Amino acid sequence: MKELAKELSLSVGTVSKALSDSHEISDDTKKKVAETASRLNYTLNPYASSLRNKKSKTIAVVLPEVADNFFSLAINGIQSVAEKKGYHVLIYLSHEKFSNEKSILSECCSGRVDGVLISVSSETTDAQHILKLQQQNVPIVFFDREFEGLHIAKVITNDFECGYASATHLISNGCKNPVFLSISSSLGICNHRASGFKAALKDKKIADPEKAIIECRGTKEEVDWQIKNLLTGKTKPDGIVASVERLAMSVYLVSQQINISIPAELKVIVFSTLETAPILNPPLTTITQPAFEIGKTAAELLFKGIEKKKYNLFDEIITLPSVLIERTSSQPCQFKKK
Amino acid sequence: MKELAKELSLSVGTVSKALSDSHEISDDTKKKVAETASRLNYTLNPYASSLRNKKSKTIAVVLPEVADNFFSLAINGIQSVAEKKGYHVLIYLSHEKFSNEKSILSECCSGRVDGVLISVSSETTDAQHILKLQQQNVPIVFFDREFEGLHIAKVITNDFECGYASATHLISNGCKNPVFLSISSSLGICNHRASGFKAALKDKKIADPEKAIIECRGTKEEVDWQIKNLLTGKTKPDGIVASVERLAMSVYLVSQQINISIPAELKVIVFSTLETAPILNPPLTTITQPAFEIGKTAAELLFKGIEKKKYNLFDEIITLPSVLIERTSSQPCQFKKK
DNA sequence: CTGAAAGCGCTAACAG
DNA sequence: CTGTTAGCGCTTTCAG
Repeated sequence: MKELAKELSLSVGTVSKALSDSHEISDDTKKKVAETASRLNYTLNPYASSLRNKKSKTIAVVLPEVADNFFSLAINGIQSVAEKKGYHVLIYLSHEKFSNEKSILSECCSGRVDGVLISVSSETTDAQHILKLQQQNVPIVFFDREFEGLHIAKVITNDFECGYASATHLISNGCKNPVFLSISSSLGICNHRASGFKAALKDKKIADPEKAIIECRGTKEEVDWQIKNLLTGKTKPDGIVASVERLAMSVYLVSQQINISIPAELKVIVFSTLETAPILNPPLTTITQPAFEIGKTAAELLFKGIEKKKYNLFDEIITLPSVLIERTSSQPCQFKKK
Repeated sequence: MKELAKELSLSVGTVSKALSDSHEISDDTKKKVAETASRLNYTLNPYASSLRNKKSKTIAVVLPEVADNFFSLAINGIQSVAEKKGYHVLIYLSHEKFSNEKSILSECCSGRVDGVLISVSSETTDAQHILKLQQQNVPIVFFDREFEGLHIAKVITNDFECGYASATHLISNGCKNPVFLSISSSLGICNHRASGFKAALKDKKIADPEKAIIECRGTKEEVDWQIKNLLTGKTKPDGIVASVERLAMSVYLVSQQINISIPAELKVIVFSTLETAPILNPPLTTITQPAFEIGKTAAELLFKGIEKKKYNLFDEIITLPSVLIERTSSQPCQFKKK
């Protein structure tokens, strides 16, 4: 910038103003500055600007995992609005570990980012790290996986309702003993889905609602093993609602291995945006979340919080509904109908 | 930091050194500084540091898309090494648009990042924007989708070989008229796969190698439409190699719609890390890239470039092999054997 | 409309 | 071992 100023025999102050299109600079010099800037292909040092302005034009997205259709679509949604606003997006992965999430958020306290979008890990049972961030006046918005009981904005989907719908769907298609596979009893979102599921079981007076919730934790292998045990056990279910994508994949894989036929012996529904659902064997019934929209809306909300300093905007809850898309995996079977 | 210094009645200089664990500070004061720092929960302003040190501890990852298994796994690989090094990861999406890629890379020139990992868009036919970045001494590593003919490090897979293998696999399983679906004739990686495919056709003296390469561009709907045309045309193929994940999904979807049975009438192979491949209908034969490893290796290479200023390290090419995993979609069929 | 100067928070060279 | 000081590149008063 000094060079630019020298080149044009102007002061750095003037150049700075010209580049930021200040009204107190003549159009003439603005043009000249712009020209020589691009000629010397000069670009503003973002960190110097950040230092002065105390804003980084950067947001953080904290998620448990990217290799999951829901989250990657959500990132697309987030990115689309960040791009429009000229913001940069830092991605952090907690890999479902609380300790990772903690250290990630502590990084976000340092002024590195102007706001945080977060989907909490399944291990998170304590919100100190989140509250600390909020105390530093960093705008935060939860998307999808919230932490309950905080005064923090969130963009979620109608989990309870969908849980309810998933159970009634299975029951009305003939299941007598449906179960719900959860990934964590501390995850609000999972609990809401499970509660809806249990409520439906209670209403229909089917099975024991409490026994119908099964928590699947651990590595992929451990989960596969748990599911195999479940499906070969004596009280084996005839219907499964998987709370997340990867559980359904395990169910399919295991069923294939041990020759359980879907939907004849076992009906399956999953909460997921899995693109390949219609071409699976058999096509998989999904409760499809508006993943892109959730990301987009959460980002828009965050920017509201970043732009206006009215933090009270921030008890906001936006619920975007999911839809149950019925496919073969949950269909009633001919020979079972009678 | 000034406050910290006042609190401890030390100078800012000393505090700074203490925090960065300089050898010229007594362990005693270091401990005190650390303590009060965490008590006041002070964190270093990263942008002030960046400004002084001329390094941002941040890398950029530029990719065409996140909602693709290959790329999300690659991000995992990248993130894993960035985290270990204490680096932050900015994600930029080109959405396969050259114009986006250009503006993204121009952002990277400003010193915002210490290095760039990039997988080019399918539209990219010109490398000015990449060269400009290189001229600014920003370390760059290509991963997966490279731009050919530049002196830039890359981590790729054995595309030619796999293209060759895919064709011979189809042919030896009975295909007389296999085709290769490309997404771009300007994409090195696609061309290598296609070249391998053509070479095999030539060696086996099957069909016209040149006519066997079909470019599928445009939106999802346009691609579906193209594929439908292909599969209902008079010279319809009996084998397809899809160069990327989403093309295979189109093929499956369309085949399902128009009742083409896989593998009896049409055998399919895809270059992809698709997790659901084994549970598709039918299970899909894949050429599975080591996506995580590619991301990880590319990041490691980038950090070599960032840490040593020996830029000549940078003509390096690392090839990590993919494997063909045979599943039902490409199997020879009983009644066709005779 | 343009220039001079102070300072954002931190680091590093140099003195003590 | 600790303090002082200059300056990273930019923005923003305040004067001219």
